Amino acid sequence: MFHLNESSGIPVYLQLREQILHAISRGELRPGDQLPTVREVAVDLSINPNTVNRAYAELERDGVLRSTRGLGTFIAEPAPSAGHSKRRDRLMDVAKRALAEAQAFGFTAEELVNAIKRSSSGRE
Amino acid sequence: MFHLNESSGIPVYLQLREQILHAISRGELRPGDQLPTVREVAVDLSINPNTVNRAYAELERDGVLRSTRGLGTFIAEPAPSAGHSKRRDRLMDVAKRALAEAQAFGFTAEELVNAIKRSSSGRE
DNA sequence: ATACTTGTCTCAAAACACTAGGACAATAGG
DNA sequence: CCTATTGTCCTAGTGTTTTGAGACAAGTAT
Repeated sequence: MFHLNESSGIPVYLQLREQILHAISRGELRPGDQLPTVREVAVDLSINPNTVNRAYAELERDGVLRSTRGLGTFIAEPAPSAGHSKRRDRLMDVAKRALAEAQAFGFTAEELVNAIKRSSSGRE
Repeated sequence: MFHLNESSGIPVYLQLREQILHAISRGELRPGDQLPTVREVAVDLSINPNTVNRAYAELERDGVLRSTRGLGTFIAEPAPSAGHSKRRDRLMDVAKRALAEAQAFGFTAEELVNAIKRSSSGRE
């Protein structure tokens, strides 16, 4: 279910978080689906349960997952855009920072947008 | 000139960097303008000159500022776009970083692009 | 040239982030 | 009620990042 990139330098709990979010965004994980147990993942990847828990806990704080003791962790129902305002704020923050940086170099917002589109479509 | 948010947890040198970039992007700082001295800022904010220097030095490495000893630190001229591929690389770098950050939160490239467009058109 | 202003460097301490080990607590299911 | 399963908390060790203290170097202006 999960795979780790040891040499990337990216913290393990972030790698797990990202893989869950990506799986959701491409439809492989849907609301109600159960995720592997904290311990299962820990044994499987030879890491500490705490590390898995950190990934799960952060996503629960963001409203993406829902954990209950004795039962497991599941994909949460997508909140009707109410609880997602925090995520939205973070996106705006990323956008504003990137825009400020690009404009400081003399680029326009449109040029930045084009660069992002180019990045995301594989080529560079 | 600068103001610090103590409780944000964001490193001081990053806060300074952000404020400079934003001031440039909204036209409050223009090429040739002088920034307050490393020591002035340090005394004013009761922080170490090294912290200010780190913000200035990183921006100089990125070509945003230009420092000369005995004189001060100034906003650099935006590099001429004529064939300068370094400048283009800078833009791609900003784009890639922003995209990676947004995707780590589960957003798509298109959502990021929309957020940037919203930011640039004043409203938010 | 000399004094002064400015950025820069070196070294170390403090603060923080990440992961691990082990124990605890709540829930489910029989 | 009892047990197994699950998430959660507390503590600490390790490495990295951030900041601090002070000295140094280069350039400006008198």
